[in-house]
Amino acid sequence: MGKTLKFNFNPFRKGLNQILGKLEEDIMNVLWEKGESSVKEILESFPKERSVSYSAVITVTNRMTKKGLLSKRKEKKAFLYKPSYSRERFYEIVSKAVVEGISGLSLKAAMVNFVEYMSHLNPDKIEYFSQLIESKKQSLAKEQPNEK
Amino acid sequence: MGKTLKFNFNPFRKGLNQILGKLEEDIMNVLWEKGESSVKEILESFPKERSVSYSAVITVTNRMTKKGLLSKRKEKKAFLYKPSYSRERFYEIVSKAVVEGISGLSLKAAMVNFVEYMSHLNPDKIEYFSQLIESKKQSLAKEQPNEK
DNA sequence: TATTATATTCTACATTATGTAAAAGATGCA
DNA sequence: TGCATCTTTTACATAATGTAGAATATAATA
Repeated sequence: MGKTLKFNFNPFRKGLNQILGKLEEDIMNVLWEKGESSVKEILESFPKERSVSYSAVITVTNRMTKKGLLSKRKEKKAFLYKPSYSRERFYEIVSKAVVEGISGLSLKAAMVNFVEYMSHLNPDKIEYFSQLIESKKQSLAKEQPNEK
Repeated sequence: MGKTLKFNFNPFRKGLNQILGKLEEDIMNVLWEKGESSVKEILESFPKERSVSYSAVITVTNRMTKKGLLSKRKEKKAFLYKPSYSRERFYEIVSKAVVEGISGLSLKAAMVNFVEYMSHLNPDKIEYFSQLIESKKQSLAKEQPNEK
């Protein structure tokens, strides 16, 4: 069923647009905020400046459905679309794949850059992370008390 | 001059192929191993099974040059190509962009996935990371003794 | 039930990135 | 000068995404 989500990650774009096209992103944001919606409703949620045709939106929602990003069901005349994953769950899926991918390329570079990135943020961020690591170390130690 | 490298990251592929196409990857690997080379030499470095035309290779090396991945200079009749960045430097650049991109999407998800990923590796990996963090915390504390 | 409004599907074209290569043109050495 | 070798030009293929007109289907309603 839910084929595993495939995507590309473009680190030079912003937010969701790192993973989705611009129109896909706009659609996703509407659906996460307003919940299950018809194409008409999606269009109505776009700002007036955002001029795009009905058929452009429907083509993209259908492609997104095919990709496993949305599901659809018929209600009366029109189809209603909704996200397959919550925003949080989607971020997790993306994050996991990207973190694993980049760590696989060079774990050391990934670690160094991650720490470096955090060091420019609020210190409680790095503190939180530090705790995360420590508690993971603890639980690992328990699981394998005599590890090699 | 060196326009900043732009690339996409595909976490579902392996190694360099996460960033480069297959032929681009093969060319890059030859150039990193053998150093500055002509198209002819690149072709000769490919395994016999790898059948690709001279003009396919030259098209791609030229595109890579345009993208800032390679530089070329004329030597006698033919052009010689060489990487703009060492393998290590290239990995660093990629790693930095990807880590910053994914952290910007959701720092928390990135943190959790990093720790989770490392916890499946050799324990000294997580230990190394732990040290990295602690020493970064130290140096941050020194820089800003009365932070906040 | 016939008309109309609205939705969907089909088709098509555009752009970007990448792989691939034939054909034509340039160049340098024997 | 002529040939071997290289480069450039051109072209086609695929995949992802944006975009939308035209044709078709369907539901509501007069």
